[in-house]
Amino acid sequence: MQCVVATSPALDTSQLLKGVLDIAVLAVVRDEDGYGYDVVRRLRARGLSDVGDASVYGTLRRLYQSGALTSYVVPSESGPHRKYYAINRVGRDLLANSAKAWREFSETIDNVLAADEEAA
Amino acid sequence: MQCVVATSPALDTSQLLKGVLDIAVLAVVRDEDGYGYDVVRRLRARGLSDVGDASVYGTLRRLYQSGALTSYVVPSESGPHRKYYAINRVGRDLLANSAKAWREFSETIDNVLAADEEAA
DNA sequence: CGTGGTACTGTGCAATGCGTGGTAGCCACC
DNA sequence: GGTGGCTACCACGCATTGCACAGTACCACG
Repeated sequence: MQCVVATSPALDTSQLLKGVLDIAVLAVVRDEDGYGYDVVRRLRARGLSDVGDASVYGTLRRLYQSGALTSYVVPSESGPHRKYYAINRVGRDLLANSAKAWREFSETIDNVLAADEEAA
Repeated sequence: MQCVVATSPALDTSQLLKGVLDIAVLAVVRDEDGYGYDVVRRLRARGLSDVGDASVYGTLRRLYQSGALTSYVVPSESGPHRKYYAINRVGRDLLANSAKAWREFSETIDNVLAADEEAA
């Protein structure tokens, strides 16, 4: 019988994040220095509600290793230490370029979808 | 001294495509039945200028296997045979849902970036 | 017969988000 | 004191997916 409910297979929002998480993290950190746990919260608050914490930590490390972020540790009196990340020139440039690329890309996709709807 | 030229490291447009290529292919095929080689051309014509052909063929096969596309082969008098793909109900639904998800997602990202610029 | 364009396929790689589980400090509550 | 919960970070392994590359095949033109 198997009347599988899934007419609309939950589409992988996670795949859409690929390559964009970097930009989002950079943007959030540019606002204000932030530590991992908090960056996750900020991203979620801004709409990326189901971003995984491991993804963010990984991204922060990657950005740090690529020289886009600097880092310093602040011991907290009420809890574990916090590893803050701050954006620097490289990160700012990267963000600017990435944001531009993102806009061009998303416009392109919008066009592809729009062209479709016209013809539909 | 190392004044490395790469202030703007070519950012991975390919990563941005992740998960979106499906939508784009669906949209293009929805316009009109198409075979791989031609879908590639159409996508490139619409702005996805550097999409790899292997990616498109792979996507078509994936969509076909997931039941979103049907397929029929048309022998060509002038050249190799052509494997046409056509969208069906499942594909249409998938496209509709995916397009919606895309719009929401891209808005979210735009917001994240915009919030950044405000605060900058 | 070689070159070039068309058309499709298979293999292996690399990037990246995510789930899971682990470590650790602090606090409140029973 | 033990338990649970919140904060905070990290490492491991997996799955997805776009891509480069190589290979096959067909045709036309010179």
